[in-house]
Parts: sequence; C-alpha cells; structure tokens
Amino acid sequence: MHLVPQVNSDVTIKDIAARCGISSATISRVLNHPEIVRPELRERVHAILAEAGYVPHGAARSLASRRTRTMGAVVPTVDSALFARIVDGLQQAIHDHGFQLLLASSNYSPAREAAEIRALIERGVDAMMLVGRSRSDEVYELLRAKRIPFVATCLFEPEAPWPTVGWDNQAEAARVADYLLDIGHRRFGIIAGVTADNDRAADRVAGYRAALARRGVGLPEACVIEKPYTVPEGRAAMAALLRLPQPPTAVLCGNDILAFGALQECLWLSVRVPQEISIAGFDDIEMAAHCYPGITTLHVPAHEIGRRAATVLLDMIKKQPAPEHVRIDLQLIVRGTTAPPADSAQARVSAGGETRAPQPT
Amino acid sequence: MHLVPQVNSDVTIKDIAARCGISSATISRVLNHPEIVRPELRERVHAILAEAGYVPHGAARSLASRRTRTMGAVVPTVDSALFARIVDGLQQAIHDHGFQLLLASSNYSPAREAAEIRALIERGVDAMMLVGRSRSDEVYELLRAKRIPFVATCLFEPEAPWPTVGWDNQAEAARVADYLLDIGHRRFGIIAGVTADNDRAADRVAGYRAALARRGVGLPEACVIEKPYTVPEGRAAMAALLRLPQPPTAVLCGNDILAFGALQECLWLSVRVPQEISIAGFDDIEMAAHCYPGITTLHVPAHEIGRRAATVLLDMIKKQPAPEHVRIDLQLIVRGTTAPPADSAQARVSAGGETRAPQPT
DNA sequence: TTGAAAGCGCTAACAT
DNA sequence: ATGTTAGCGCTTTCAA
Repeated sequence: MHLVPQVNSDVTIKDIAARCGISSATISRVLNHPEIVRPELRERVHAILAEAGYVPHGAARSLASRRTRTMGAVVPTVDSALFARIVDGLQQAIHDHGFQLLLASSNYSPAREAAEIRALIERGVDAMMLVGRSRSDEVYELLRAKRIPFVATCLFEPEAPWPTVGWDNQAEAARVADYLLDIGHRRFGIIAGVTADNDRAADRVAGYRAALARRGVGLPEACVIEKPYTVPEGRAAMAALLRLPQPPTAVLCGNDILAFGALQECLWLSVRVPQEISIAGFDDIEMAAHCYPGITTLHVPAHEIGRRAATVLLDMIKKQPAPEHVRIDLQLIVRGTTAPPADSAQARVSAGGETRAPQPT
Repeated sequence: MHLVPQVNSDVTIKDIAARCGISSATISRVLNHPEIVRPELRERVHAILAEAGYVPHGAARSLASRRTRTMGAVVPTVDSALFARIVDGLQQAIHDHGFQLLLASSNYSPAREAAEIRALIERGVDAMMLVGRSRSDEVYELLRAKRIPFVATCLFEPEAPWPTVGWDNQAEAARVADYLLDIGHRRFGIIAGVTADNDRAADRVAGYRAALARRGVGLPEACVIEKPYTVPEGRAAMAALLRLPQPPTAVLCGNDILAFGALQECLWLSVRVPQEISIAGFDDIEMAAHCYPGITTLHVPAHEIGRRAATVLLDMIKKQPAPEHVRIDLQLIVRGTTAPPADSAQARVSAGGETRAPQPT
C-alpha cells in the first residue's frame, strides 16, 4: 500500500501546537516569521506540520493579518494570446514574491468589469491589474476608498492620477499607417476592433485615421469596418472590403487576429498578399511570425508588460509613491503581408470602376 | 462635481447596524437570508448599505460560514484556445449560481499543479476543476481529506473513483488515423505533444500508433516527433519530417496548434497540402476552420465541457452522489488539409530514395 | 421576526 | 525566544 501523509481534514494551528507541546503563537511564527524561532524548534514544528498534513486556513489568516498576499487581474478576455501572455508575466512575477493571482474577465463589458473588480475587492486582493481606461467614476472611487493599489495596462497616460504601464495606442497605430503611406499606399481599408467600451481599439482607429488625414489621404466610410476580435470576423471584413468597387491596396487591422482572418480570406479567394493587397496587424502574437506570409505588425512585449505591472503593484503595496508610468516601446515588424502597391498602370485599370478582386465563394 | 456614493474604506456590518439602529445579526440576515427579514426593514437596510458603500469582507464571511462560494480551476495553460474556452464555459455556468472562479495554471508541471491545488484549497474553494489524470497520490489524498469536490476533464474514465467529463483520447485519436488509412495513406508521421506528464498527449499518440498497428502499417521511429504545443514547434517538426528520405504522406498532430504550424511550414516551403501531404489535428479550435486550407480535425466542444464540469461540481457541493462520468462526443471534421495520397506512380518515385520535399530555407 | 453572544482559525501586540 | 490574549468581521445557534 502506498504511504501518504495522514491528512485529517481539519488540523488547525492549535492541534499542531498541542502535538508539539508549545503555544499556537509559535506555530504561527514558524509559518510567518521563521527567522525568529529557534532552529531546532522550527525543525520539529515543520516535521509535525508535514506529518499532520496541515493546510493553513486562508480566510482566518487574512482576517487576522489584514493581508491576503493575493493580487487580482481583470482582463477583457483570457482567450487572447496577448492578454494570456500579459497575465502569465504578471503571474510569474508576483509568484516570486509569494503572491497568488485571482483572474477575472470582463468580456469587454464595463458593467461586468465593475462587478468583477468588486468581487476581487470582497475577496481582499492586495492590489490589482486592469486593462485600459474605460470604466465608471464609481469604480475608481471604490478603488480609492478601499485603498486598493491598481495599475492600468495597455495604456500610457503620464497625466493619469493612477499608474499606467503601456504605450500610446493612437501614436503607435499612426506609425503603422505612416509606414504603409511611406511605401506608396493611398487607398486604405481599416478593420477595427469594436470601439465601444474599448479605448485601445478606439485609439488605434483614431491613430490610423489621423495618420491618413495628415497626409491628405481620403478614407471612404465604407472602408472602415468594425468587428469583434475573431478570425472569422476578420475574414468577413476583408471579404467586404474586396467587394468594394475600388478595394483598398492596404488594410490596417485592429489586431493580429483580425489581420490573420483578413489574410486567410485572401488565401481562400486567391487574392495575392502582398502583391494585390497589403495587410498590417497590431500586437505581434506568436502566429503573426509563423503564418504564411508573416504578418507585418507592431510588436507588443506582452510578458514584459505583465512583469512591469507586477513591479509597479508590488511597489505600491510597500509604500504609496506617486503613480509610476511605464512607457513600453513597441517595434514595427515588417513581414510578408506588406509591400508597395501594384504599379500605377494597374491602379488605373482598377480605378476604371471594375473590381479586380475575385468574388467570395 | 460628479456625485458618487460615499464609500468609507472600512464600513462593517456593525457600522451599518448602528446606523439602522438594529443588531448586526439582522444585517447579516438581510445579506444572506433576505426572505426571513421583514420587507420594510430589509428595504431600509439595503438603502443604508448602498449609501454607505458597504463591501462585505470575504475572509470574515468564509471564516464564519465555512463556505466561500468560490470554485477553483487548474489548467495546464490559459494561453490555449481550448482551455480558455473550457474555463469560459465553467466560469459562466458557475456565475449563474453565484459562484466565483479562481483560476490557476500548472504549465504542464505536476509539481506546480500540486502547489496550485494546495493554494486553492488554502483559499477555501468549495470545489475545483482539473484537467487530465496525471497527478500524485498525495494530491488525491489531500483532496479527499479536505473533502473538496473535484472533477477531471478532457478525460472519460468511467471506472475512476472521481468524476470525469471528457472523452477517450486514445479511441478518438485512433478514429483520425483510421480515416487517413481509409482514404489510402500508408506512410505516416506523428507530431505529438510532449507526452511526459500529459496523459492526453500520451493517449493521443498511443491511439495513433494503435490504429496504424491494427492495420499493419509500420511507423519508423524517426517519423514520430514530440514537441511542445506551439506554432513554431509544429513548423520545426514538419520541416524535420519533410527532410526524411521518405517523407510521410500524412501527418497526425497532437493538436491543432501543431497541425497549424505544420501546415504553415508547408506553405513556407511550397509543399502543397493536401496534394503532397495530408495533415490532421485535434481539438478544432477556431483557427482550424478559418485558416487556408481548413484543418481536418476532431471537434471538441470546449464550452460544453466547462458547462458540464460546472454541473457536476454544483451537484457534488449539494450532495455527495456517486461520481458522475460525462462522455463528450467528438466529431471528425474533414477539411482541406487531408486527401488521398498521391498515386502509386509518384509514390514509387519517392520510394527511390530521393526526397521530393523542398529543402527548408 | 429580531437580538445576544459564541466562535470560525489565525496573527500580532504585549508580556515574560 | 516563547506564551498569553485580544481581536479580525462575520454567521449562526439559541433566546426572546
């Protein structure tokens, strides 16, 4: 028979104390401040603890100590390579400091985010990581009143009264547009994420639009399509753009998932990328480098963001310094989905009103 | 100035009681058993509660009540379309019953899984969802001793002493292999997930192998490659298979991510899929349907699995019935990455020792 | 229907 | 270095 430590369901610190013939306060010390307990006693206690299969009672612990060594995170969705990696970075970093992570998702709904934040507060998290800036004053007030340190990520807003770790979505998006303008594109399409309640998505479109406007490049409203961040939605949006009488030569996407969907639609329709149409994404998720052709995009160091957020939060838990603002640098990664537009001769042909894009099946 | 409810950081049930001029026990009743409180009093208390911005203290609550209305889940990784969706299904289902979710990930390490399970128990989860069966006796013993209801998912094992919600990975994997055998393939490659500490990955390879063996189809060991579940690893594995003197005509993958990577490598190398090589995956993540060509795979209803797991756990919390076992049916989805192998004439040519696969860049 | 009071298991002063 | 003890904020008998 396999030997397993005897675990009785409800061993408390008191039981252990009794078995050791010492007071429960010392057991608590062994658990929380081992350095102040005489080494040999400490060893003996550890042995009994292990033998008895003692598991601390978290609720009792945090009720008494008023700390939980737990952090919370509320992300729009965990089913996203970007957020999954950010959370992973956060998780690892706080883990090294003895903190646990409580994860919740809002599904891009401010109401649900508020509910989750509230739930995390009830559960007593010592700090929390949020994404973006779109939330009600009530939420900020609650956070302030309960004195919960928090950081907003995927955002860089040095004037904000709370810390931010991220970048300027509008400015960065403009860089991508500028790049495509630089290589000669003049007819653009945008496949944006859903902008309602999503400041990052809204900022990105705003950045794309601003860059085009600065160069005097027009953008018919039919060329701007807003879609949830999924592959099939990206495909559908690209299909719609290709159906236009005068399709764009370059498509700016709200993120890499939409860009990937757009690219796949082109493959399905035998529209050559980048010869006939260029596609750019945002985030540089793993797939962007490995699909064929590779997607031109902005690299967001997701893991680093999680780690930096952790640092900021740990700092805030220790002391209450002025809100830190960490600017994360993004890098433009040019891959196979972008190239200069087809020559002007060809452009003239399609300008004749005839679409050169194959019809969707 | 914007009006926001006054939230004092530490309003307790006692403060509310004082403000209402009643005892704290009644406040507790309003919160937990509203039906036994006189309606008008109840209303008055609710008003004060809201006005004061009261937020219950979770730790105190669960210390006193010995329940947390919280469930835990430990998945290998959250950065996986499959697990993300399973968790989402679980989350939604338990949410409807007033439960919160505590999520942890093990990164496919049994040691880390054990630590996370322990942490969840410390935090007092009322039940938890796990994935697969590979864990030590100690963990099962701990779960038993602490009387934590749990369910193992992505697994169907009717004889197991704890509930399972899933399917037979070995049998299902064999179905895919059988399909490829049926359409004429005889030279196979396998790109498996890492089988150490991963029963699902191991069962899938075992299933592939068994199906081939049953039909007397040989499988050189060089044709079986084990890789972590990432796109670039899938690409690398496919590159290796294509470099073999006699490459397979069909490649069975451990999941869709590996299959996708394998497919992309073929695109990069201009190896035509399915004309020159067939590829099959497992899971049917969203991308499998939308990449080009679509990936032949087994559809795993991830959301349903999460929901069924929730049902089982909620049942177990209420009563302690015999372990339920829920069999989840998978469906074989045939898409563009599979087709009968090239004709025997061509097969003979490549059997001559010359590789027809382009060399990787 | 409501109140009084005894803990839930632990930590952290304060003593010694 | 260790023991004593008073809570932490809440739920839940038990009484009224």
